[in-house]
Amino acid sequence: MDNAYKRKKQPELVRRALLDQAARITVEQGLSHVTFQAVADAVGVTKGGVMHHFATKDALIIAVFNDAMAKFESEVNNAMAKDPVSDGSFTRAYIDATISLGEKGLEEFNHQATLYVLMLGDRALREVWAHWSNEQLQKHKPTDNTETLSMVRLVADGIWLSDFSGISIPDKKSLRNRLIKMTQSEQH
Amino acid sequence: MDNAYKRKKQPELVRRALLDQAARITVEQGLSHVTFQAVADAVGVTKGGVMHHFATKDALIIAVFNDAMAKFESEVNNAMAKDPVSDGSFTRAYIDATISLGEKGLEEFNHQATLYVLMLGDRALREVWAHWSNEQLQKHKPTDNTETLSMVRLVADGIWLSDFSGISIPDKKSLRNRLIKMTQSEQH
DNA sequence: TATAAGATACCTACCGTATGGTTTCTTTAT
DNA sequence: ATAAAGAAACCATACGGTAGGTATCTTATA
Repeated sequence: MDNAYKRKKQPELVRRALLDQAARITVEQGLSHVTFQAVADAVGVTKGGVMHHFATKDALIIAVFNDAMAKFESEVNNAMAKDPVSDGSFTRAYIDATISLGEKGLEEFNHQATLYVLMLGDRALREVWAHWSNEQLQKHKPTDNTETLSMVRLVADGIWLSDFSGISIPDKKSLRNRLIKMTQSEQH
Repeated sequence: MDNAYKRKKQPELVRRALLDQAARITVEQGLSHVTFQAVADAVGVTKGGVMHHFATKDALIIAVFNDAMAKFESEVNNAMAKDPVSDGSFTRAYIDATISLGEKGLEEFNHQATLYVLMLGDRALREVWAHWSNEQLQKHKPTDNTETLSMVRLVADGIWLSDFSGISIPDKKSLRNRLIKMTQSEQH
């Protein structure tokens, strides 16, 4: 995106690019490297340009994380829409949005996971996360409120954490299938 | 600790205090606030004094995390030593070192947990963590290598994550007991 | 056992750089 | 013509790191 000064104005595209590049820098180099200048350079715009969209650095960072949460939420919603059975559908969607299988999408998985971990490292963002997360839980209570399902999601979280940390889990695929099965053989 | 320049030299005490204060600042304000100056001020020493003990900022941060890992390791080892049954003893110790129960020690729990999360946010430190973690797993293979035990630990990780994030888990105590039981009724 | 020599602990002053943010200006779109 | 989009120049501050100093401690040897 060069020659930004004289080119056509495309505020939405620029905003999108700013979020993407800020996220990329965050993941690849850590939050401390996300500076106005770095993001501006990455997008091909000036610092002033970045600040027109995000007045402060905090606003930028928060926007990046909101973006990530929205992505996760829509991923889960899509998976749920495809599930013919409603009971446990949230938990099943959660499992597949959480556990990375195989090579494909692994990079994207690490990208998202890194964002979440960095988010958890910050007090304020952590609260945003907790609030959003509890909201999700509340929202899916009708279909996913049993103790077994909650435990299944905890295992998924554990796998997610290990996966991201680089700790190997033997037979992850069979474990994933076992979890899915646990969401189906529910007795009420 | 005033008048540090002319007082008696106490390198070990100073080093200890530097690590503690750096950890405190990390947890309370985030890694970006851990500066030589901030740590120096907190301990009552000058920047130069800090740099005598830790030549670079990276060295300081790494030392803080090594310290945290050592604490966790010794906590686990202590718990294992008190366990009369060897099979699954590592997993049981892991559960209790990981899940916070009740009010007491909650602050310390959050302190340690925050350190670990911040650590995971950094590529290099994450690798250190993964290496250490796999080492622990290897070390306790003789007593804790079954699939059930590994799954129990994953649940513990999930609980840890939820706990730390501020996501409520209903009936955590009974869940913990259930996990402990799972480590005992092992068939070989 | 006394002490000189070296090592260690810690301080003061300084430097270059990069940062978040402000202000002002120019261009484009409506 | 008016507002939004973005550029450009500027500023104060804080950072990591360096250089060179002084005070205290340890140890080898006379």
